[in-house]
Amino acid sequence: MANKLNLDKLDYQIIHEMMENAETSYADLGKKLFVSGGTIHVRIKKLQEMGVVKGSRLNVDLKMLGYDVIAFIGIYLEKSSLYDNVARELAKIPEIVRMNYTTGNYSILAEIICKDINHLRNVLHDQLQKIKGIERTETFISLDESLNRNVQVSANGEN
Amino acid sequence: MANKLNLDKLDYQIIHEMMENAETSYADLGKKLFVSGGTIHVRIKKLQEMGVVKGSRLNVDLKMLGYDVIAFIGIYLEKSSLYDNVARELAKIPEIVRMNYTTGNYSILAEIICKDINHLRNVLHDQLQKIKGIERTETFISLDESLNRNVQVSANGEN
DNA sequence: ATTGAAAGAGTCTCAGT
DNA sequence: ACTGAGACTCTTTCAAT
Repeated sequence: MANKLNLDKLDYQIIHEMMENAETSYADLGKKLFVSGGTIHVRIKKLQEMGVVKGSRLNVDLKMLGYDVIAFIGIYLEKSSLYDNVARELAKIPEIVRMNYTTGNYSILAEIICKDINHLRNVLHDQLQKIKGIERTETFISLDESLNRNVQVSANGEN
Repeated sequence: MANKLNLDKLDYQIIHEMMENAETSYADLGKKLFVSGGTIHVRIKKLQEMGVVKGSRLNVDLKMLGYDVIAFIGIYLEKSSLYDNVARELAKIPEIVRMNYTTGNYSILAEIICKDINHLRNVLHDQLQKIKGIERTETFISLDESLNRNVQVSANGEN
């Protein structure tokens, strides 16, 4: 996509600051970036209207909530034309949080978050295996998530 | 982890509501869940103090910002004992946003977000290849991200 | 486009239940 | 533990620059 949004350095700085911590007040962020709170407000509103900023998500400790298992599932399809259909069925499973149609080994690389290994096994066996069009799957269970962050948008826009 | 946090149904409901959209006001959320805004406030504060709620992140359209390429990298290590060291080096690359130590084929499954294919190639060639301990890598480029959401925390707590 | 101030809305605290 | 009201802070608007 052509990056012709005409964002300036301030826009990038705001995005950069709020991507990891969306709680900072406009006044404080303004102080940090040497503009008024009103300006921050105008910019964020502009970014929302443009669709660059789509909202914000609560960041929770899933382990504390009892979700102990993150796993990745490489999915082989019988025919790649079945992708849309399989994707639609996968999306119905609430434990599946992410799906990418990829080059390479697998047709689909999905991510799933479960309470425990039993829960994972149940979803794989009772739901995933029943979807038509999936040839086979490979599951990678995460033993340690050592990094999970947002991409660091560089604060040096073109303007 | 033993899920002995003594969260009740209301706590789970609040988490559930705010995980996809952290913008709802306490007053509105209270109306929806049939309690006062003050109660929502007390609960969220409690959840923050417990460490269940860790903050919130701005949700941006990376494609609009010129980040067109999401890829996953399966990494084979020469020896699994090199994990800590490799993980530390990988974390220094800002384009790497996620890293999991996994069972199965690869030792590490990483995610990388780049502006374009050239950018990806440069990071793989100039930075990843130079890390000691990596035997080889397999790259899966995402052609389509059909799903990216938070896990739906079930709002039926134990209490 | 940015500012600063005023109006409006939301958060936070607390006494009462 | 929840409520409602008051104090406070933040967002939002707007006239002036």
